[in-house]
Amino acid sequence: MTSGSPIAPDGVTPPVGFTHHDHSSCVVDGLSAAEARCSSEGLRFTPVRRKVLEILLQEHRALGAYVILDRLRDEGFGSQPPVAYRALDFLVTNGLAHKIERLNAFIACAHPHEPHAPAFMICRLCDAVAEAQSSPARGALGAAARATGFRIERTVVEAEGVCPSCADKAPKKDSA
Amino acid sequence: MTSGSPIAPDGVTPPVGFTHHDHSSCVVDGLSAAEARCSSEGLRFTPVRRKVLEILLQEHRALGAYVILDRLRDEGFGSQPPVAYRALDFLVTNGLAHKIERLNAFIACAHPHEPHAPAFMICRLCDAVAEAQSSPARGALGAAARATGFRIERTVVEAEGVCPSCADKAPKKDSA
DNA sequence: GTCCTCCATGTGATTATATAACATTACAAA
DNA sequence: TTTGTAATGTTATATAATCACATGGAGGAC
Repeated sequence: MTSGSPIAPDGVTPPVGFTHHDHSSCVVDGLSAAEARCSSEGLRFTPVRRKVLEILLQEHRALGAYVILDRLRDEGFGSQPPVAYRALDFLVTNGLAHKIERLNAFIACAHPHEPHAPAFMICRLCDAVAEAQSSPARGALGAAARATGFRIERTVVEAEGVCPSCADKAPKKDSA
Repeated sequence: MTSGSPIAPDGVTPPVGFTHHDHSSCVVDGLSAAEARCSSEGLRFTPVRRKVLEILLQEHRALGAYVILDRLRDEGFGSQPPVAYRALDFLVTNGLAHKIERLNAFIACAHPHEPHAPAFMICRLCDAVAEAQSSPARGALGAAARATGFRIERTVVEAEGVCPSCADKAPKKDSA
């Protein structure tokens, strides 16, 4: 129960998603953050949009548009693809959700409070996805961009691998 | 006239793709590098696979599987999707091509000589794509991975923006 | 050389992902 | 209330990717 964020030695806060946490607060907090943001920016946080965000917040995995669509239908919303895609587009455009390009799927934003360049860690065994921050302008990519004169507007940073809990369950080498 | 690679002040070599260069050698060199690699590793560099790589090498843009498929048909190869997807899978698996997740499209590898973690810069105006190196383990993502115990196996790093030549043509602010 | 096996290719059908186009409804400003 | 705009709903279609199975060709075993 919210036993808390183990801060790593180097001071980096580990992202939620792979670690145990009070999950019900993810949904509640996520929805109220979204409500606040929309209200403060004059955006319309309509029932479909709210429901889609709620669906996404319910798990720390990326969901395909058609899975979301199924759940929308179950809730009495329209059942055609554009219904889901439009709501997702709203959420992504306004930073409340992200698309995981590698999976063609969507996930609620873990840091809806401010603009940021997200990076994702995707577990190929359990499909969990955790969001971290990236600083693409620093590092090799930024250097290459400056060298060529390329102006970066948006970045996709996704790492695929094995999350700690799956690594424990199915150790690849002689276990820890 | 291959006037050459302007080396940036900080010593970073700008990636090919946005800069003028002897393009015919891209195709020739790419094909012979692939031939060498396949031969040395006992892989079968069959006609379809060779043709697909040639198609990709012909431009510094990412091509969708169905565009490739059209060109294959024109050359007398099979015309059903699996023909293209299987050849692409071979090329990607063996590091001779990459998939650009953001575009659901494919591009020839610019550094087929050794294993590497590629990063891409995608111009949203002219669709040119340049390949650079990334070092995802360093930087914020690597730190987050270490903090959580996530084991990174593969990374997708793609930057979307405006390439230098398009920035010149359509200056966004008061020009340079 | 013959046979055999494996891998690659070819093909038809299907599934998954995403958008176009247009009608209808809800909202808010004048 | 009128009117403009944005959101939703629905039909149809475009684009991307895979499944399942038949055919063919290169090499090795004998």
